[in-house]
Amino acid sequence: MYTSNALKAELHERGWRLTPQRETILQVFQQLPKGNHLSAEELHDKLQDLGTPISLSTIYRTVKLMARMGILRELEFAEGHKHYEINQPAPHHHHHLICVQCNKAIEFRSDSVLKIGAKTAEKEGFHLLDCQLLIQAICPQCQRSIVPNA
Amino acid sequence: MYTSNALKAELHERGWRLTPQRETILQVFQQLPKGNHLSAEELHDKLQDLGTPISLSTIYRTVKLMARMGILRELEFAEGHKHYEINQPAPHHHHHLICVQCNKAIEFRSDSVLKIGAKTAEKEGFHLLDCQLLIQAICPQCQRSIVPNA
DNA sequence: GTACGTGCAAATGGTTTGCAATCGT
DNA sequence: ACGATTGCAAACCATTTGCACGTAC
Repeated sequence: MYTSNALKAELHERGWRLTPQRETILQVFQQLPKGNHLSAEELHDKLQDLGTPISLSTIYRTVKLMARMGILRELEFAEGHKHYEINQPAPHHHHHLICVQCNKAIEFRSDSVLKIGAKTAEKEGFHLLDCQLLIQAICPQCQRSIVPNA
Repeated sequence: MYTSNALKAELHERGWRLTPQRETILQVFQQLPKGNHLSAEELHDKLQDLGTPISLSTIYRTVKLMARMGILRELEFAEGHKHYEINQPAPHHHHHLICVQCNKAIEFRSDSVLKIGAKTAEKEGFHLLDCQLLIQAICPQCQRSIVPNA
């Protein structure tokens, strides 16, 4: 479990600061049920509800920062906005099968894919942050009903 | 090679039409050097240069349509805009290793990943369109110089 | 002839940014 | 005290959409 102190240390290492906002956002993601992910907008709403409102700008700045630090995963389906979730250590990374018509998403795991990702990054001297397989497909329900300009 | 006639047939199958614009856009993608991909904006410029201008709206509508038909692959790196390329038959699909700092991209292939993608889609009854492994990482050059709000 | 498709210009909507005030160190 | 960070509102920019005209069939 990634603690506030770890976050603080990592921020300091780079000359940055630990703020209540950053701490709160980290907590929200940690308490999120496994497999869940939030968009910036959803995180904003959730923080309202929790009684610790944080401005949208700060949310965008923070999730971007944490994604770059490798603390969050940035997920990009075909919906036009990004989702974020805690970046589990590699063995827990999961992948997505999504329907390009209705956006239905199915999560799955694959050790082989993770292994390939790790190996590829290593070979090129890159520091691995995240590794996601995105399968775009058409789900059974949508296979009979393609609409032109939806 | 996917011909104009094949496109025409597939469009008609769904009650749509083959227009000069759709035909031209297909040709441009087919003549694109292997591994290249274009954003909507880039395609727009290229069509200007070729002397067959097509409006941006039509371009957006067309690439979206073709991506849904499985003719184009929609690539989404972390740059904020999508890129498109011809959707090769499965064995030629490739994947991307990108640096989240400088956006440098490295392409690679992996039959195992494609196999896993195909199997997963099949198991769920989905009709596979595309399968991309996205590895987000930090390249050697950027590993020493992380900037906060770039 | 009848939808469908195109081009234009305007709207949309997620995300970013400038700036003054505030806060962490 | 200094520079990083926040919040607000305005700006951005890729993409979408309404509508009138044109065109594939």
